[in-house]
Amino acid sequence: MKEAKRRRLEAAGWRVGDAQGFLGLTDAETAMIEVRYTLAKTLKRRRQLLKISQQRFAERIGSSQSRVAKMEAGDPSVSLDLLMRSLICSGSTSAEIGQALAHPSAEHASH
Amino acid sequence: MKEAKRRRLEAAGWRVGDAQGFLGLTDAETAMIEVRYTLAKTLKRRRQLLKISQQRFAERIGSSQSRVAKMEAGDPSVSLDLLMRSLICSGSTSAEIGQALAHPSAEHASH
DNA sequence: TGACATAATGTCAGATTCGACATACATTGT
DNA sequence: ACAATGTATGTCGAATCTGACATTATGTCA
Repeated sequence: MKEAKRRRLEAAGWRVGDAQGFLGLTDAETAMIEVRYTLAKTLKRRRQLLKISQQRFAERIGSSQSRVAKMEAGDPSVSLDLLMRSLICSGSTSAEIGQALAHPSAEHASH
Repeated sequence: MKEAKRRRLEAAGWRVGDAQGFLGLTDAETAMIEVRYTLAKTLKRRRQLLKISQQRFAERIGSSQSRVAKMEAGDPSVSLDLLMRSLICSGSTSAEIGQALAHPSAEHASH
């Protein structure tokens, strides 16, 4: 995943917290990255809750293990469409997804 | 806009029971369409709030008038990425977007 | 250590979406 | 009626994203 990252932007820079650090990310770009990151974490939590491997999860949603790994990593090559579709296929409701977006830090202690 | 629907569905094959009306849409597909529709309406409301034409809005977000029309119509050729990016560029916060998703029927009487 | 399951990362051909453009439809004012 | 403005719809080359596959970490248990 070397070029893919540079393609759009070093994006997922992981300077979470000090967001928008050194290379001119616009507010919109920063916000988009946060959205992607929030959905990625929600998806990973969801799969772990189901206690299944990325492989089995991929079969469930009609994708591949590598794509699932990329989704959970918030890789920039993954679209919001795929993220959202995966969440929904995994049983998340739009209400839950909306809550995750509205309150990114909330921990969702559900089970 | 033709029939961009019947792409290929079966993937996960999540047909729940026998609900889901006349065209074999899975629950997941129905949910995705609802999400798209919710964001589309939110975006349109947003633009109308700003009292600008689709043309000017397009310039603002770096797109074209026809794309904006398609976005607001919930056209299947428009990705969630573009919808989300447009919403954010238009000043919507992720909290607002999350609320819209969580409560699709709410009317957002903001002004 | 090795064997095995799981997760991460690269690559690529094919599929999807992009902005742009052309054009048609709708509304409003003259 | 015409002109002007805003909106909808179709098309297309270019750009982006996808699933599949290969390969490389990263455990984890004996």
